[in-house]
Amino acid sequence: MPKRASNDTPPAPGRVTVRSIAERAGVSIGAVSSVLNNHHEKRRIAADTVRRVRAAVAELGYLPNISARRLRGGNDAQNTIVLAIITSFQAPLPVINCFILALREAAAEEANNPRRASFSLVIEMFNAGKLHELPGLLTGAHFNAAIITNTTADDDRFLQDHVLPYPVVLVNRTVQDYPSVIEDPEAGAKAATILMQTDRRKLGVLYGQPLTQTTQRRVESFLRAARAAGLPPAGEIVAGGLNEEAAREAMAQFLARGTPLDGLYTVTDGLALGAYQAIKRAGKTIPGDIAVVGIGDYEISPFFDPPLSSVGVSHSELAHAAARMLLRRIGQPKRGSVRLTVPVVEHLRESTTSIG
Amino acid sequence: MPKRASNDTPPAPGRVTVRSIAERAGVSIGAVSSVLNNHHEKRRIAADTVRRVRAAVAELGYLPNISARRLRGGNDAQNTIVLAIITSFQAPLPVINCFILALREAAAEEANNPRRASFSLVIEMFNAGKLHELPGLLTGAHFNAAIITNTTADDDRFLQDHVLPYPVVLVNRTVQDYPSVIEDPEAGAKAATILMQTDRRKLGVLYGQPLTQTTQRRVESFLRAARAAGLPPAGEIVAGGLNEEAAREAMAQFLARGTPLDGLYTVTDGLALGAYQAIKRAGKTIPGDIAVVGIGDYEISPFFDPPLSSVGVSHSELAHAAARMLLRRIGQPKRGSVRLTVPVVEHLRESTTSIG
DNA sequence: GGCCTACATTGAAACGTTTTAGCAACTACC
DNA sequence: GGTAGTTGCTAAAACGTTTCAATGTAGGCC
Repeated sequence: MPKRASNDTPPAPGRVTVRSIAERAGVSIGAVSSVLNNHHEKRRIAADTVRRVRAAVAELGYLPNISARRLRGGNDAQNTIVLAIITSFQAPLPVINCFILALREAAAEEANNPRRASFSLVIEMFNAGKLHELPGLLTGAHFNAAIITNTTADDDRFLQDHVLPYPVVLVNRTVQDYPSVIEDPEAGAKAATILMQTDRRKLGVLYGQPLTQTTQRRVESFLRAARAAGLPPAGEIVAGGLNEEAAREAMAQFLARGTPLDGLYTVTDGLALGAYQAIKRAGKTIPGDIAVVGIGDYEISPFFDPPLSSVGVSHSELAHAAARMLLRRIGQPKRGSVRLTVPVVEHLRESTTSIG
Repeated sequence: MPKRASNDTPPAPGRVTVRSIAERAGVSIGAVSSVLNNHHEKRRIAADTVRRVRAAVAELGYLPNISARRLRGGNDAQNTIVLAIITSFQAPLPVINCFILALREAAAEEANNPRRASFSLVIEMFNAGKLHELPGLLTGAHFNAAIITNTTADDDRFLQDHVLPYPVVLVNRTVQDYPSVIEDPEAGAKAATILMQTDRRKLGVLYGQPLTQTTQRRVESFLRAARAAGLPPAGEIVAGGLNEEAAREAMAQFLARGTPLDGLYTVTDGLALGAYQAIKRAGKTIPGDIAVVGIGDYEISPFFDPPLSSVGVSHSELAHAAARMLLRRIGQPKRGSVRLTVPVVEHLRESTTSIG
């Protein structure tokens, strides 16, 4: 038997704890804790002991267990509600900082309440379609409440088949029995209206693969509205991705084909930006030849050239609505599944000026 | 004595716990736990008891203590390292999702290591200048390691005066004894060089208030380089804020004054976008009349019209460097304070094409 | 030698959970 | 009427900390 595995290292399984340090340094765990928290002077720990403990800490590579600390800690630390934002690695990230801000702000307001509680915000990410692999999702061991967004159809199915033991709000997804906040599904129809009001009749819609629930709704309601108005079927321009470059390519190819087009709707502002470049390089003008309507998900769309008209909902408004809804549901008896629709606002800018 | 404060509610202080539910429902805490975790069938809890427990939970508004759950939980939950991203409420948010992604990705790689540990990512926010009020900052009760960014001078002073009991990496800030990742301070000088190479001699720099350590360095090294090249003093154009609109206004006023200008450097891409609009509305062309160089912090700057040249560092590269540095320092004996400079890359695009 | 004080340390309790072993009461069977 | 099995629950241990009261040791003073 190797002498290393002698009596003082019984299981030596996983993590280095206060106990391992205490054994290594030959002191009690109380003393170790005092040193770790720099209370050694107040608690009158001998200088030499402090040195030995510090040495053991360094050798063993100690990392405190945060859960244990918080559990033990004062009322402040203990009375903590953990909120989670759950999103996929593959999602367009810019969205989630809206949620961070919204939740943090909502939590800050809430913190003034009589029953004082502090909030902790964690970000969990999963691989698209693998939501079910997220640790703590089913047990509720990791958070008290969550905002879930950017799920795929597989993930939605998983959610439908399971009931999560804590309040959840979905964003831009609807799944039976889950409360959710979604943008007005008629955004696409409003875009069609705007284009038709400036006498555009040869419409097109530009979207990227893969379609999410939201972008699909945007496309469908646009096509439906155009059809209902008796226009010829709108062209569908499909980009290979969701980024500007893919949009530029798809748009360039479409224009090269010579299909007539005088009104374009793009289901994200990023796509609009790519389309702008393709349109200008093809020698056409906006809005002279082609009017363009985006979605308003880039805050800077008023600074496009020309400024981009948009129908849509701001990320931050969605996020604030979701945050408020989530906080309201915490600790409440389970109210039914709410579905909140955030209305679409129109911003008419130069990209849809009338031809005349 | 009011009968309400009888023997079965000793302190009734703060949070509702398993114990309060047990008392209310007249069962043991073990039974309550079984019901809470839906193990009541396996554990053979009577249907009526389940009902009573559920009722008590609903009435009292129970919220589980996550720390306690994780502490108790299996090795998976227990062997968790908590990483924090600490930023101010007032900061430009888009930056931090780079950090989120970087840390999550770095953590995912790390998770394949022999000594398996899982990572949890929390976002902490403070009011600019009030970093010291952040709970857990000094005690280390909330996280095992942190990336700190967007601090003010006050915050930096606070950091300097205290030693945090866990690994920390600062981003685009330097404070004595703290490891940090910063962008190459010569970014401004490179911008000046680019402008001079296209024969621009009447230079200007556009920046917004308030200046951070980083933006200040960008301005200073630009001014220094222009002076060193023997050019007339570069104009300083100061916007009232960091957003596009403020930049547009400041730029419009500057142009209206008629001060000659043929090369502009903006310390963020957002400012460049605002400047673009002002320049075009003043009837001048880019790059014909004025060449523009930005910083490359908007991913979409290649889609500006004309595409924006930039010197600078991508947020995501900074973030990845910081994340790697932080993870390397976890559990290591304290190595000295490292300072990593992320080099600047030049992207020459149409906004700085030569006049000829 | 007895008593007081100062110093250095230990042991135990507590934080809120979950899980496991086990107890008590009842039913069923021979 | 004993034994075995089932049902429904409780008590206790454990997770890793921190804190607090208590304990022991040494030195100084009478």
